[in-house]
Amino acid sequence: MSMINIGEAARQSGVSAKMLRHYEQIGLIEPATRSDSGYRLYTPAAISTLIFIRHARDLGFSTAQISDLLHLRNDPQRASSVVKSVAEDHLQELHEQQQRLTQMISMLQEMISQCPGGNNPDCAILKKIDSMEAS
Amino acid sequence: MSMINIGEAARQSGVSAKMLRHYEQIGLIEPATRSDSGYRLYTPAAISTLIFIRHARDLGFSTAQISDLLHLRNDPQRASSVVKSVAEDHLQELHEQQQRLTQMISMLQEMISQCPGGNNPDCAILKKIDSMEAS
DNA sequence: GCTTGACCTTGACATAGTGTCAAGGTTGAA
DNA sequence: TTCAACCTTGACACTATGTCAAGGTCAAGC
Repeated sequence: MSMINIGEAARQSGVSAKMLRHYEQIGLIEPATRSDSGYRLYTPAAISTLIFIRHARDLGFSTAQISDLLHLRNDPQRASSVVKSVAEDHLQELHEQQQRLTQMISMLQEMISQCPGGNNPDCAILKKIDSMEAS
Repeated sequence: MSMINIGEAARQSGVSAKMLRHYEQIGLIEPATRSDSGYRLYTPAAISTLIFIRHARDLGFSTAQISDLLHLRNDPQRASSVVKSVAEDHLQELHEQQQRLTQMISMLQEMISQCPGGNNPDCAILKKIDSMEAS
């Protein structure tokens, strides 16, 4: 059963060896079986799970949310509405982050546009930071 | 000279007492003078600096960037172009974050739209996470 | 059989920014 | 004097990840 050890698992899944150990330690994934000498061994199914984890991470899901998603993925009795609400909660968070970011960007852009640059010490950016109202 | 101690400084500046101690420890701000009993005492000028720090933080600047901005703020010989480039670098980072976020949001939105919800275990979100291409 | 290099193990420490908790000293007012 | 509210330092927590060190293992070549 083509078991592979941690370096190869890291390569195939795109999750670093360090994170494989870490995910095992925090209980996100099942402990890998070990060779006689104590090396971790990963099955093809475990690799699929790791790829799933990496993709979820790329979408910005937190470890806790990924844990929920993994349980749902393993549960043939799941209701897709539950998966959907995990995703919707996360989407909501991303929208909020986006709003904060957009706000920062527009404030910063305005400040930058008012600063002439050059050798003059007189700087609109510093003045605005001193006097700005928090959003 | 209306010196105030840490709780009041935290209230007036909007920076927590914890962070005041932390900023002092990492050298972001000058160590506060101390009362006979060892309490930190803050001058009005120090409060202005703290407010500046909080505003910069609200704009998402890192501690290192804030440190640069503080030095520039204190330097009457500064060239405003230097301030401007610190701000522009940060703006660039924010734009990159925004792109990543926008990408996540659009992927997530598409997944969510394809999941019917309800009790059916069949879920487009889980399938897409399994098979997606990283951006 | 021994050496060597690449790989694996665990554990500790680091990052950034903030919170919390504990054990103890200080201050001001009743 | 006592009590509450404040201050002190230090330690530990979080998230997600990297790095480093000291040591064991495996496979290949001599």
